Formats: sequence, structure tokens, C-alpha cells
Amino acid sequence: MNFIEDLKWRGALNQATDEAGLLEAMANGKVGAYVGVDPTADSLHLGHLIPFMVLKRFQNAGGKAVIIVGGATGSIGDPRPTTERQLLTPEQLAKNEKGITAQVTKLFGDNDTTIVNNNEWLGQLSLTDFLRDYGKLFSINVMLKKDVVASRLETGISFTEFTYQVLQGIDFHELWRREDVKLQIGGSDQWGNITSGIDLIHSLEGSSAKAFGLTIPLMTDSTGKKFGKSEGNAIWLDAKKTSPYTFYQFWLNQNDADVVKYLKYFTFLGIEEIDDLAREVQTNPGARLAQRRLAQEVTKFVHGSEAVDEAEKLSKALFSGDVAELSADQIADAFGGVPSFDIASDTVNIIDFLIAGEVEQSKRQAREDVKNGAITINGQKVTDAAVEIDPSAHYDGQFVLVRRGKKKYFLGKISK
RNA sequence: GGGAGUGUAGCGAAGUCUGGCUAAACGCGACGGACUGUAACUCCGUUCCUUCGGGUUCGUAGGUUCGAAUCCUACCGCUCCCA
Repeated sequence: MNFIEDLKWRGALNQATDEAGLLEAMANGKVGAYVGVDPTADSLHLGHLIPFMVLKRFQNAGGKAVIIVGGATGSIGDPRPTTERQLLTPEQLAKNEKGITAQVTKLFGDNDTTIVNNNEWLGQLSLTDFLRDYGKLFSINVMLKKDVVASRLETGISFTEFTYQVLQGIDFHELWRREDVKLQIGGSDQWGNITSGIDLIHSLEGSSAKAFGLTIPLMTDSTGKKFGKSEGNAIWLDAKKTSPYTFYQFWLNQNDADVVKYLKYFTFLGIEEIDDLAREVQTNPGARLAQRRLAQEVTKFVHGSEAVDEAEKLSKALFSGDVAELSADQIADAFGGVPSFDIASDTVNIIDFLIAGEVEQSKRQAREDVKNGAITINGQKVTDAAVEIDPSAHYDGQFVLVRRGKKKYFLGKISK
């Protein structure tokens, strides 16, 4: 299968400008493809993984991966369909750029990868140069027709955000010129920005210049919800924000209706192996082999093999044994990935304890959960809100293991 | 600058005319429980805080009233129309 056929089979292709032309360009020598990320937060999340998976496949197909960390575009803000964005402070931007650059470096490695910050060229561009060199080539009439802009004409859009598509167009041209990037990859909402770039390249380099665009379908689960959230929270790629254990569990808990789709999309497994796993989902869904494989593969890609081992060790400890039987050493060894808090060794009321450990947000909620039997301390269910607990009663006086609900764990560390 | 709207709990959205029965309908989300495969679906409960007596809320600040999300005044934000 060629690059495009593979994407189609994986359900990763929404729209492409010229499939045949792209394949031809790829066949005629090493070319680059790029994905841009704006540093809106200090870490990437699962949503970012969507275009990156395609870029990685492009790299694996013999291309060069180029990633723009959008220091300049991030300071402007890609228009959302609903409301104007809040501008980030320069300090926040700098911090975000640093975090994201480090993560991207980890994901793509050194071979056939280039990471650049568009501040390099956009940051130097003077207003008059911008207007003379680029502004003349953009038609307001065309810009107004782009979906995002059109949807914002009712509610209002600032000149700043309106200009965003021009900046992204300049990015594509810049990479086309200096890195031999022929393809831009993005989510389906990026189509307008991508074609802006292609049009700009054609204006500046002639209509025969090779430049292509490719978008990815909006990723949703079988119930139509946007992919990548767990209990309303984003799943981050930063191990400090979302532990590898939680990351692993996110994938392990995917339902049968979605797992094959995600295997195709988020792993590098081949067609035979995925077909085998799909058959397992049909014949023996309870074993959840497909989910497990998915969790292993994606966790390995993002956090590495060791993190997979850790996550599986922890999962095993939490779900297949009696946690009360574990030794203090085993707890220390396995539970590194669980949210933890420090606690004094003095006896405290269960409700106050849960609040102190940030297991619960309010006493009201804490009482409710205790009453409903949702709270387990060191493997022992606690249903009386008046109970006093002694943090140093178990695990050699070092830890208190708290469970809320079926599978949310928290580890209290006794401070000496 | 002129005019018309609008601002309610995490989000959406009733309630405002006809003040008290409203800590505020309903939907979504979230949280907990049952079922199960650490699923999905479905079902049940909870969803401002609380020392469980009560306390503090409906853009903000005042006012009227025994009593205000509901009436009045000013201010702030957002939307649309006119100039």
C-alpha cells in the first residue's frame, strides 16, 4: 500500500488536494510534510496526536517530518468558530513553546525531522513588508469565504484573528522554500488555512509549483463525542499532567465499537495484525485483547516501553489483587503513577482526610461518596462519615491508599 | 453617536409581564451506585456551601418592599440595527 492507500484504509483521510500529484512528488525524491502546532498550552494533548500520527506515517513512508511550533501564530490565535481567543502573555507563550518543543522532539526523534519556530520568520517581518510582500496576494473576498471566518461574521471577529490564515500561508511557503516541504497536514478545520498556503505558494512561485494539502476526519467515538477527553479532562502527553498509567487506562477502557478504529489510526500495526485483533473483538470481547494492545502501542509511542511496563504493573496491582495484602515496598514500587498527597500521621476524620488529600472537592461531596460506599481506604470500604482514620495503620506507616469510585486511586504519603 | 435586545448554577436553557409556593424547571455534562468485561448500552441517586441549625446566590452597585432572579436607578459586558 502506498501512503495514500494506507491512510484511506486507516480512516485517516478526509480531503486531499491532489493525491496523484502528491504520490508522484514523493516518488521523485525525499520531500517534506509539515504539521503546525500553536503553543496554546504547555503540553500537547491527544488531539494533537491526530495530525502527528499521519505525519509520522509520512516519515515512515520515506518523507521528512517538519513541525512548526507556532510561537508567532500562537501569539495571534487561530480563530475558533465561536468566540475570540484570549491572547497569551509572552511569558506563557515562551513556557508553552518550550514544553511543546521538547515533546515533539521526543515523539519524532532526530532522523528526518525538523522542528522550527515560526517566530524565526514571522517575528522579524515588518508591517510594511508584510503588507507589500504578502498582503497584496490575498483577496479579502476569498478570505471572507473561509468557513471559520464566515461563521464568525455574525458574532464578530477581530482583525488580528482574521489575519491568521495569512500567517499560516506564509509558514507553508517558507517551509516550501527552505525545507522542501510539499505537503501540509491538519485536522479538517484546517482546510481553509492549508489552501491559503497553497494559493500563496502558487502566487509567489508560479502555478506549477508543487504544493499539497491533506486533512484528517474529525475524530469522534461511537457515540459521536469528540475524541480525547476522559471524564471531561484532556489527556495530556506530558507525564506530569496525565500519568502514563492514566494514559494507558484511557486506551484500555475504549469500547468495542471504537477500538478497531483507534488501532488503525493510533498504532503502526499492520493490516493482518489489526484484522486478527478485530476478530478477537467479535469472538471474545471480554478478553479485551484489542484494547490491551491499543493501550500498549500508544503508551509505548508516547511514553516508551518502560512506561508500558509500569502501567501494566500498576494496573495489575490495582485490579487483580487485594491491595491490602501488598507490602510497603510494593506500594512504593507500583504506585508512582497515582496522584499522591502528603499527610501527617495523626488520626483524622475521614471527611477531613479526603478534603486534605484533594480526593474530594467539598465536604458535601465527600459525605455523599462515603455514604454511598464509594470510598475505600487501604482496601477497606468506609461508609461511616464519623470514622477516624489512622494514616499510619498500614504499609509500615508509610502510605494510605485511597480509592474513590471503582477505579480512581490516590496515594497518601505520611510525612515524618 | 442613536435605537433594539441580552447577561440565570460547569454548559445550554426556563423563570422576569402577573414580587412570596424558587437554592431556582428541564436538557447536557460531571460525580456516585446497580449491571458488566477495569467495556458499551440501560437503570437509579447526587450535582452552591455547610459545624446540617443554617449560610451565600440569578452581570455589578444601589434603591423600593414585610419580602426581589422577578419592580426602579446607575454602571459594566455582549449581540443586532441605524449613523
